[in-house]
Amino acid sequence: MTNQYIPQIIEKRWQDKWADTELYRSKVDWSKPKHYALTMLPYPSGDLHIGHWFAMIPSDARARFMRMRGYNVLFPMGFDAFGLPAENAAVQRNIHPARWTYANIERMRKQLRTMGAMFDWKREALSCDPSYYRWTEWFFKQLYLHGLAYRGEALVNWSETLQTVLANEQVIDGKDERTGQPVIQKLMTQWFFSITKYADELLNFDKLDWPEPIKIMQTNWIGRSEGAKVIFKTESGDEIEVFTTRPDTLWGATFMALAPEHELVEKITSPEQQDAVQAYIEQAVKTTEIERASESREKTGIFTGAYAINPVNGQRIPVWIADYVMITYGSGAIMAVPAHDQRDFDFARKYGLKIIPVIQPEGENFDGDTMTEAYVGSGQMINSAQFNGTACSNAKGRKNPGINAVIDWLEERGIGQEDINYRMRDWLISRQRYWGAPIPMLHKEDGNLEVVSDADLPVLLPDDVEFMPTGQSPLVYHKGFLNTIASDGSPARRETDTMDTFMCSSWYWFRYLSPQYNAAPFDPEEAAYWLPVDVYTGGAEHATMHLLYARFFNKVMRDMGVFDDTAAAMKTRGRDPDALFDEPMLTLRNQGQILGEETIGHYVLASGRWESKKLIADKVEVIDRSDAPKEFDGAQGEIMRRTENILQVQTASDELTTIEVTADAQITIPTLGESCSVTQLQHHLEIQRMSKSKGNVVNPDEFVQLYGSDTVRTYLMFAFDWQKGGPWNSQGIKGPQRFLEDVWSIVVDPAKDGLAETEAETKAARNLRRKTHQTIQACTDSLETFSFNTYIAALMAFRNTLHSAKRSALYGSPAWEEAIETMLTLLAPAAPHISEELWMRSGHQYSVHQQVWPAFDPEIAAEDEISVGVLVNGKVRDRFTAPADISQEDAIAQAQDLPGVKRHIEGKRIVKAIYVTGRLVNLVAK
RNA sequence: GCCGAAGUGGCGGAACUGGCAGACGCGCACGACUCAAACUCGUGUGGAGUAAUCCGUGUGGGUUCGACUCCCACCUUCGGCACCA
Repeated sequence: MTNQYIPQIIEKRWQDKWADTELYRSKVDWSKPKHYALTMLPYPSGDLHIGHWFAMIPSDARARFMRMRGYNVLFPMGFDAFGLPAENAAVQRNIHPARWTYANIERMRKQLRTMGAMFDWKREALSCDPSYYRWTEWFFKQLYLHGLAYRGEALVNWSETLQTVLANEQVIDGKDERTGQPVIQKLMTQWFFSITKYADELLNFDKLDWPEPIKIMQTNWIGRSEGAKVIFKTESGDEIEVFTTRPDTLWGATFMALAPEHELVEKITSPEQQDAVQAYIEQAVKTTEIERASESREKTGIFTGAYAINPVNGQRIPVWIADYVMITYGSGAIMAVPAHDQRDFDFARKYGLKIIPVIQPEGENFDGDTMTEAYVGSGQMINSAQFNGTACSNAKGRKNPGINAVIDWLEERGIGQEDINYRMRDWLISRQRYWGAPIPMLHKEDGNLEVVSDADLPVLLPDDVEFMPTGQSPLVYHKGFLNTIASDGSPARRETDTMDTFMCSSWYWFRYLSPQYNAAPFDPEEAAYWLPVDVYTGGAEHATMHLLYARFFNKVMRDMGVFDDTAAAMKTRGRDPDALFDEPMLTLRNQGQILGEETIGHYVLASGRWESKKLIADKVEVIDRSDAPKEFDGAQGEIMRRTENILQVQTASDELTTIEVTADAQITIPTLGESCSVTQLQHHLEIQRMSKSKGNVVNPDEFVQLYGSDTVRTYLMFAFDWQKGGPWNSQGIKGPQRFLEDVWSIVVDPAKDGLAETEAETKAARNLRRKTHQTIQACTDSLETFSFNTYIAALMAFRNTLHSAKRSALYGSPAWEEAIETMLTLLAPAAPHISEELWMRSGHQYSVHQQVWPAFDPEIAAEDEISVGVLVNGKVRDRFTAPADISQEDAIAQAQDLPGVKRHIEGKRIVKAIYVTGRLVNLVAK
């Protein structure tokens, strides 16, 4: 057994031992409290990158910490394996999506194992496996049978050229990124889930320990607004329903505006306006929703030629089409009140439409012709017939007296009624793609729909498919898949849409409970013990969609009775199931993103001939920046960008100079020698998200090979604020590397000149014990609050203490032994391999991971001497040490006696003296 | 554009509930070891100044005995915006 720390040897050995002894198998054990720790499952994109480690390692460390604190911990892993990239690979490289996906999963599994995480691989779940998507389909069916799945219309990115739907990420500047062909917004019939039915319940976060920003974002995403719906009739009798949050301003409605996609547009447009409207719609469909919703963008519209009657006063008002009205919100039509809505105001001014103020504060005298902006404040109703004089506050809905009165009146007259609208839309789950879970529906010849029977689930994706370069889903062409028969024997066509992958990831933590279970999505016996998820970790980029869908799904499952067996099983075990199925994950914490490393470009001296402002260089030399000559005949500076043989170099004057390197130029890079190629020149890389195309992806495997998994783990926890993330820096890893090597040598190497100390309570031993307990406290607090960097920092500081203690008489004393044992148990969650190895080497029983997290004693941790800073008028002037229990009077008296303080209070009067216990004295002198 | 967040030494970051800004580390400098380099060890390290001292947590204001922390306005960067996952 070597005394050298060689992570490459010990890590593999312990990983095997843990697997052999099933150290991380999580089994139901009702005698212990459970802890379900979940981290977002990865998409199998090909290689694990450092971002996956950053997400998973701290979660693993915390799961280990919980385990040491006596919990029976479940920490599973799987793959969210359906999705677009597999299909892109199929089109571009002619690989079947399944083959591509499973190969990636295999590779990533191996990489994941090198983490040394406590994943229980027996619980792995793959969303693209038929045994999994059988239940995804089953869930669809349940939602359908419970009236929560329906067909409706939604806008899609449509490529006329390819006759196919494009994902948002495939559309750049309104064009297909591959072909450059224009993309339009087209309405298409698709499947939806009625998430809006759960909107109000989703607004309730009472049971959740989730980050405040996430709750706010979800609340805003749902966007509940209270108001009224009112029916306007066109002169030809067509009804246009509008939703308004301001029924109190109905008398100020001077025009109506329909979304370009509104179904009435075609019908009500007058013959004279037909061509103009047609042309307008054609250009409007090219605009994305974000652009249309932008308030800074100039609003556009066109008159339909039709008029509607304002039901409250019989006024004849024009009906327009405007692109700031969204078909996806409300009814896709608005009543426009330019005097009191800025968007309507801008529109009215642009097109010369009437503006009638109907709310006016005390002391104002609004005139629609001269108003410069919409008035959105409180006031009294004017120009509103019998409502004139009614007060309108800033309150929303019924709480506003004006709105309240008007709604009552509308309801009495049957013109409108109170209504609530949500910004959130129903969940569109249809995807016109192959690589997703099939929607188990049949279209019968008579036009009716039929849901596939349970016995026929899952509807399998056919393997023998070919990807046409058109981009169309191959399911559409696959006769064997497409043609089937309905239950009555009549011919039927299968639904060719597949499901949104968010559907797969809306229930995966249930599948982890029993991935082989066949009778239901999950085994109620497992669920009764493990549910709900206690801690969920993942990126904040999932704030609204995934996390909202997950909550919705959980509530739907509850209401459909999917948890009934689980609740029954809980009861037989004496666990009260009440309210346990309202939310899927009780605690949520988000980590940030690891960005690419900033790299500095080569500093070059280039010489050749100038062509106006461009240098044609036949000689390029890379030099050290500090060796840069003051004057140089040519160009010098850092390479900021390089495209082929064109360099953009930042010169001393901070300008970019273009250098064209000739084909036969002599290029010298000191580390690589002479005659280098232009492609070996390194250019400056800014801090950006990692992506293959930018060439800034950090591969963790390299670092694991070089430093070992424990070092990479420790570094990732130490070097970043976990919630924030930040740019990767490969330099900083030296700190954690030295730290682990120090811990190793502290434990393994004999002390050079330490004396064995047996005497129990010398002052030095007391100090070491104090530090030991302070470290326990710091580590415990940090891990509880997900502050992984301060957890490691506390261990490093403890290392420093042990380092000097080792050279003192403390070495070998009981206090020393306690300290070492504590160090190894505290380190175990962060660096599981080295702590296991050292645990064994210091004569303990396998395994360190089955030890109890050390308890800290506040009395041992307490300082008996404190250092008090003394401030005069808020500025530090001196300090003194005192017993920790010094009284306020004594502290203030001592403070005034200090030489550094006297200097500053001389000739002044102390008007106030503040003592902050154990910290500082502030003297206010005048 | 809208919603959410962040901004602290050369760099990553720390700072309990408003209480001594810069813990812990990287880097750097000097010294020891070495023929030498690397490693390792020791010391120092926010900036300016010989010093007293002054300045300093994105910018500008405010509240307070005291502000990285609270309030107002602004700037920059990042995440999300419904078919990337």
